[in-house]
Amino acid sequence: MKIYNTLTKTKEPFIPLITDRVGMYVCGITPYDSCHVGHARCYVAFDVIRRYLEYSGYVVTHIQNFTDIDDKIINRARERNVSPSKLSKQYEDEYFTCMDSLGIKRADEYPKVTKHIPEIIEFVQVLINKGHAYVLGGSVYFEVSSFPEYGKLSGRRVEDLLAGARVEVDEQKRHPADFALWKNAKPEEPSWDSPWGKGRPGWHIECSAMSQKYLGNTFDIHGGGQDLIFPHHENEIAQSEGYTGQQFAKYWIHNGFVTVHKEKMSKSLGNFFVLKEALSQYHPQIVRLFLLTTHYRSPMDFSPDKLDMTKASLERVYNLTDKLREMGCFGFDMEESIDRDNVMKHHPYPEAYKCVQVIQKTEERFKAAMDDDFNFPEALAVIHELITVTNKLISLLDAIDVSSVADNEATAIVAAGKQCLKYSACLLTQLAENVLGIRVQRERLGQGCNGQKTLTDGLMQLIIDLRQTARETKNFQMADIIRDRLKALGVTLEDTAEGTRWK
RNA sequence: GGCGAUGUAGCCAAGUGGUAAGGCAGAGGUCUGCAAAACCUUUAUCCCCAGUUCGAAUCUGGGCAUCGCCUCCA
Repeated sequence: MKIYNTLTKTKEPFIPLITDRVGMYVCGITPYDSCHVGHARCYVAFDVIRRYLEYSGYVVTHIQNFTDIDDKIINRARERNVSPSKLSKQYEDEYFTCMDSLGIKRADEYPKVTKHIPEIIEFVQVLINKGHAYVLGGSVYFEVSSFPEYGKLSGRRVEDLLAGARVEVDEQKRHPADFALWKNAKPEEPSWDSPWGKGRPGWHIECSAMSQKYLGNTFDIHGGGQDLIFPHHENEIAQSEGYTGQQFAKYWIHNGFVTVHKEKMSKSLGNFFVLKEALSQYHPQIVRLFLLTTHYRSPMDFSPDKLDMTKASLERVYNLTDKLREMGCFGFDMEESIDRDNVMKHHPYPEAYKCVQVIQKTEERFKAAMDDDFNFPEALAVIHELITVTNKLISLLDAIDVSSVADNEATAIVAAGKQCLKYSACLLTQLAENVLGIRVQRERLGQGCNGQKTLTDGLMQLIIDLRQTARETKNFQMADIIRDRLKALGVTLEDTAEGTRWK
């Protein structure tokens, strides 16, 4: 398995610190507002990465933080006249609602800043003791010049940062690039006691302190959006490596942005799609699949018509799994599809044997794609080819009934073919569903989360209209049958002067 | 100003030295009472220019275009 490492800007063989175990820290959200589609991309991407690592035999420890105290939360809470903790809780809940619907597996821990103040204070104190930080007016700053490797992740030099002239120039700091580890409390702000007075953690310190607590000084994978490379992750490295003197994360994985009309989706540009709204219009499975159609490091442009294309391709999956389910092909283990190769070799249709060969290579090709820096689109292509060839095999097996093969031979061949179809079903379940997280059994894709209700309403209206037609043509027998059958299903019809209603 | 990314068919998107995966859309055909699904056939020489090479979308140099980070941001 190879992973593109932002730190080295190359694809590197993945070698975990401990055989068969992977520690992965993914930067979570600051819960002060609703998630947008960009968040979904990030967490879907790392969900698939996590699933693939598990599929590959690793035991993964996945940690993802909530930065639940910060300027943005304080300000927003003040605007709404609620407590910061209540505000952050609201958006944490919303986060889980959205991500659960997308089929994202829960991380092992979701540590919060406010629950780790002692660890953070200790971390800051060590940095001061080691000469990496200094106290200034109740705040504590990291001294960038004390960490010569500063800039190694983002490829920046401190001198260049100054040339940009966009670094906030704090009159007090020793150097403009120094950043806050601990912020002196302003009046009426949430604060905690510390050796430097009342205050709260700076932005980057929580990830250093909490990743260390849950994953140790050095761990395998640290991930997040590309916009976190600088300054967030750069600063994390400075803090953590300044503290431990050891390498922080071995592999840095960063996902690309979601754009709208080619521009980054962001709060400040106001061009973002709120995730929960996107999910109410498009089924979460469509959104999830869409997010996998582009390599995780490339930018991807979001637009409704692209989701429509994705929806069509997902229907294609269901069209096949409908057939496989009707044929009783699901629910078997890989091992049960034995001997298909031998029998199919003598299939009277050589085309069928070719199908089998393609099916047999699916898993290997899927792995090759995913092993190459998690190439989601390539892996999806493999799945689509599996679907095509499985459909083809079904067609060929259908045709065998009318062939001139001897009965007993035809039976054996059809049985072998069926084994192949079971194998296809296994592959779809294991690869598409378990690894990519695309559920392969048909779901109503109609109208996002509201689809079920809308469909039911529509169907009921259709039945009522048909029954009304029967009543108008005096076909009361049919009308009564409809009413009785619905009653048996727990649906009651009421004919009123205003029309028929159901409950 | 510094650093970086991208430019492949109508649309989306893989491929990073040997003559272009896959999906969506389109066209023709098979099947079908009709439709749908499925199957078959079909739709590109890879932004431009120069160079390296037997051979480049794939490497080098130069353009053009778009975008990102350097300020909160997945």
